[in-house]
Amino acid sequence: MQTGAATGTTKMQTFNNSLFGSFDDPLLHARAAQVALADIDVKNVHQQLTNPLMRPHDMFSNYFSTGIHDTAANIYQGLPSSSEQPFDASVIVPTSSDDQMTPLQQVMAMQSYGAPPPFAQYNMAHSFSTTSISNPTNIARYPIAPPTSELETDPRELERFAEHFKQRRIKLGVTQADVGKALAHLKMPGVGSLSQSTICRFESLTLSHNNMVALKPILHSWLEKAEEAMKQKDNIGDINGILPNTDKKRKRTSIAAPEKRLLEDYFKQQPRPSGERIAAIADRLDLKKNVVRVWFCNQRQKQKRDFRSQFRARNAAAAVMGPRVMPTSTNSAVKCGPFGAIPSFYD
DNA sequence: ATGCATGAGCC
DNA sequence: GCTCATGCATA
Repeated sequence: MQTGAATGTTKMQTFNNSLFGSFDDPLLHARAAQVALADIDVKNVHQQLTNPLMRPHDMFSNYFSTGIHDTAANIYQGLPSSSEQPFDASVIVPTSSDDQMTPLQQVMAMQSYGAPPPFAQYNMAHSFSTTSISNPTNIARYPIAPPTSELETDPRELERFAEHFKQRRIKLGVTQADVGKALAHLKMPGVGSLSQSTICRFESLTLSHNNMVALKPILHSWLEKAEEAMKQKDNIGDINGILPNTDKKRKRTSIAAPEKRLLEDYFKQQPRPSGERIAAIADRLDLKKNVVRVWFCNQRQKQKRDFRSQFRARNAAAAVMGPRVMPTSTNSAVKCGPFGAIPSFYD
């Protein structure tokens, strides 16, 4: 499936370098973010993140609850615009590994800058207008996710943006991997690099809702810069050295089809097996217990995405067929919220 | 694009 | 040991 665009150097690399390397020193940002994290009330932040309303059990069903979007992740909203910074489209290679914190954790280290501007038509010139940071009293208010505008968390909006983002990225000739690395060069506090996987999942809407909401402003910001850089693309920067890859690679377990089928059967019977049951299954399938445990974890994560996927498909179909009638009794997904059917859901 | 893995925070 | 965000490795 490797589309060739996913990793490594491509013919676009040289051009890409001019696009990506120009934002700032990622190491400095990582540092700053860490310091910021140390300074904040982590407990409170986490309470936001783990608000019972949006906790585990199911982001899907919880999605419809009110207020669940006021999570720490949402403080991405209204980030200061990076576009006002002089844009040096000269060089630098996307460096990686400057993250001690995950992006989401980094988000938690960020401050709120007040309500975000609307996201009209993806006019890149407006996304994070400086007006969003013009209120100094809002800075450093923490923890607080400003009441998020519905626009920012609207699944349909996220869906639209993801599609828009993907199309523009491709138009720009930029790979998912490069976008991920470039993020570290953005002038966004607490924002580090992301992997190709994550960019891919964002575009394909296979992240959780909260994750989508958190990442959207960041990717939007990058896109804004990339578009800008594209306009003044004359200086194709230098080629950066390829660093020797001396790290030992992680080995990935591969579960054979027969075993996988059995695991799926077990999963249908009991998606949350006890430790004992896991051990028994592991024993029977001749797999390590931990492998089985992780498989179930991942399967549950996957299932949530699949639920949303089905939900969306159903509503998409319903949309084509015109005004929907009352959901049938079998159409359970449609019934899971105060809003009834929402004709859209990412993933 | 996706399967398996890791680590943080929580219970 | 769970969820969730995220990454590495690979089909």
